[in-house]
Amino acid sequence: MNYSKQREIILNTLKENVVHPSAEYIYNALKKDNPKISLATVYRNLNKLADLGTIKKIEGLESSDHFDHNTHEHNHFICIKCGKIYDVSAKIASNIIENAKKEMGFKITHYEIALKGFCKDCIED
Amino acid sequence: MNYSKQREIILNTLKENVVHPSAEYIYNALKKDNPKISLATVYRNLNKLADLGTIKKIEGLESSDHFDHNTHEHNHFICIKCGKIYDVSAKIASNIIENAKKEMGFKITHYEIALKGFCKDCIED
DNA sequence: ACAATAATGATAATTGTTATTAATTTTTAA
DNA sequence: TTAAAAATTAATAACAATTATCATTATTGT
Repeated sequence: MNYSKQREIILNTLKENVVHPSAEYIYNALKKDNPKISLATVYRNLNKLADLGTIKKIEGLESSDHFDHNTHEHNHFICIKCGKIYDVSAKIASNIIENAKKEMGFKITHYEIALKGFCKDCIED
Repeated sequence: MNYSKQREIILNTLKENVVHPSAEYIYNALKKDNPKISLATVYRNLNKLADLGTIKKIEGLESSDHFDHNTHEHNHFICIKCGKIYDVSAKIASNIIENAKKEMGFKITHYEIALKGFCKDCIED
């Protein structure tokens, strides 16, 4: 990967930010001093830096929402190969909310846990 | 909320499905017997049923991805009022992967935990 | 049965993101 | 250093998932 001034600026902007900005946010923050920068460049470099492990991408489950008729508390496992979503019992994370409440002063109403990896069907391949 | 045949069909299709389908998937499954149904109706009703708590919407963090220069293992708290994302130490879920491995035969490579609720700034309001 | 209300179907609009491409930068290496 | 080769950019088109619009149709209470 070659050097680029834009990538450096993008990374600095990300580091100077206390929040966890979106690509759009970074783009807007950058535009003031670098009016010529392109939104696509911001996306491209953030994704590249995330692939390298220099930064971390906080993403959702998948590109689209999914629906579940099981409304009991439980979690999900998503196969990164075939995309199938499996149920995982809530037990695996039974005390998450208590732990989190202890650590921070926030009022936690719910949470989402998504485990990712290879499901039984896809491990063998 | 008034009764609607479409909503009933949509809910049944969801229940008969072992997977956690997307709106698109349900739409396609329905179209065979109900060629006149609209994709918007599927979205509308799934969201409505999720609001009522009849079904559950499995969603990502937010509509857009966010980036984090902190690459250490940690989790996130998202304020459902102001939208800010906070870091939460990885300790709160220290044995999730071990528990999940015990329960299922899957190969877990990573996971995402998103706690949601009201942050300190928004609790008071 | 009928007026009032709610839901639908069709499609346009929106949003977040990625792909394309011609132009510009950066690197290589003579 | 400088010119060819390779990588990156800016601008924008394309795309996919979702929501909004609105005229038509279905449901409800009287």
